[in-house]
Amino acid sequence: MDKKLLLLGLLRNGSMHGYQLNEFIESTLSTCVQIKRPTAYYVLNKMKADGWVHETEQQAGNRPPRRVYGITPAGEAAFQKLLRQNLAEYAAAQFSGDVGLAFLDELPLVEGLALLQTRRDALQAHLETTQSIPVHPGSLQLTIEHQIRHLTAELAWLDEVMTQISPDSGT
Amino acid sequence: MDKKLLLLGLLRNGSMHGYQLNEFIESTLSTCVQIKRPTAYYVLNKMKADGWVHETEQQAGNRPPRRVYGITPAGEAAFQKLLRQNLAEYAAAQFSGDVGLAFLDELPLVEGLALLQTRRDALQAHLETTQSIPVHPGSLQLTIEHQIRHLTAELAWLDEVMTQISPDSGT
DNA sequence: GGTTGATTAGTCAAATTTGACTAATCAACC
DNA sequence: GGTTGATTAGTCAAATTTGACTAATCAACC
Repeated sequence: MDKKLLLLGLLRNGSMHGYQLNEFIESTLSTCVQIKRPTAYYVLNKMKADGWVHETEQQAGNRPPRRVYGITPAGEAAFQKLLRQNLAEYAAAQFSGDVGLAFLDELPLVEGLALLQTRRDALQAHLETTQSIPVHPGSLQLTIEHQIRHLTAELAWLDEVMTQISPDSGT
Repeated sequence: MDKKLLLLGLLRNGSMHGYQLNEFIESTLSTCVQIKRPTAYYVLNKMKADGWVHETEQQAGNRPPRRVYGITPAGEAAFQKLLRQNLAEYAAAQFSGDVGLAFLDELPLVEGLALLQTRRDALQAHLETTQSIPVHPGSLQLTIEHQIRHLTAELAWLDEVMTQISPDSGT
């Protein structure tokens, strides 16, 4: 559902062709939603079938024709509904990294610590990348600040875990 | 991949039949991974085909036969590899709730705030549920503490957002 | 001893998602 | 004017995931 909301929201700013949509998502929004190219096309076709968007072919030279998508009144209504639904509910995030953590005690402590250090480095790099994203207009910026908050908290927590399980305290 | 790791990790504690696995996941681990019943059977069959688990039919009365799954040496090797991989990498969590947030400014402020208040309530309820989970043995407890940490941070952040956008300061 | 609702143990078709192509154009160098 | 690599714009088959069943047993009440 959130993929539909995202695509509709983007199309409200003006019609776009599939490639543009995907570029924008990959560059600007990969922080909050995972949506690969073929999935975007799939969802767009779905919404076309439901009358939420309309499609116009545009021939530019001899290239494969572009499909330009625009939002319909029914699509606008759907956007309004999905937006309210999304804002009102809390969807718990999944931490796939926790699966490994759950079995941390199956590994020698020193090895576990070394692996977590690698994870920590990746996390920190990701945080720094996110921090360097330029300020976006409007409430889009909220999502970036959310990410930064979250990543900072994750880093602090991971450090704590590593300290807790470290066999130090008296070297 | 994390689903395989999870199932293999559970089977290392002893063979189980499909239903048991699913019960355990739904009751204890729904906090960290989403894995529905049919998916679990799908993955188990996949791993059986790869020789990571073996399956024994067990007839109990006239019921549908139970498939009891056990881990094989190849499965144990895969577990070791997947565990190290999982621990060493950082997989960013997806916040589908951020999609709505990105379009918050398309709504009248008062309505947006009311919707976020509903979200806040759901979040708080979820936090309280998580806090009341009894202590689990070993490093499984880490994942629960992680959840609590995360949810607490989410709540604080949401409160901040709501305060920031509130049209108060001088009523 | 018949009915009802819970529990056990899955299956199936349909929906969704993805990695790995395809295919045309264009720039720019050789 | 031929080749190479980037860019544009998708498609396709295969993998994965899910909601909605099915189907047998069991407890326990009537």
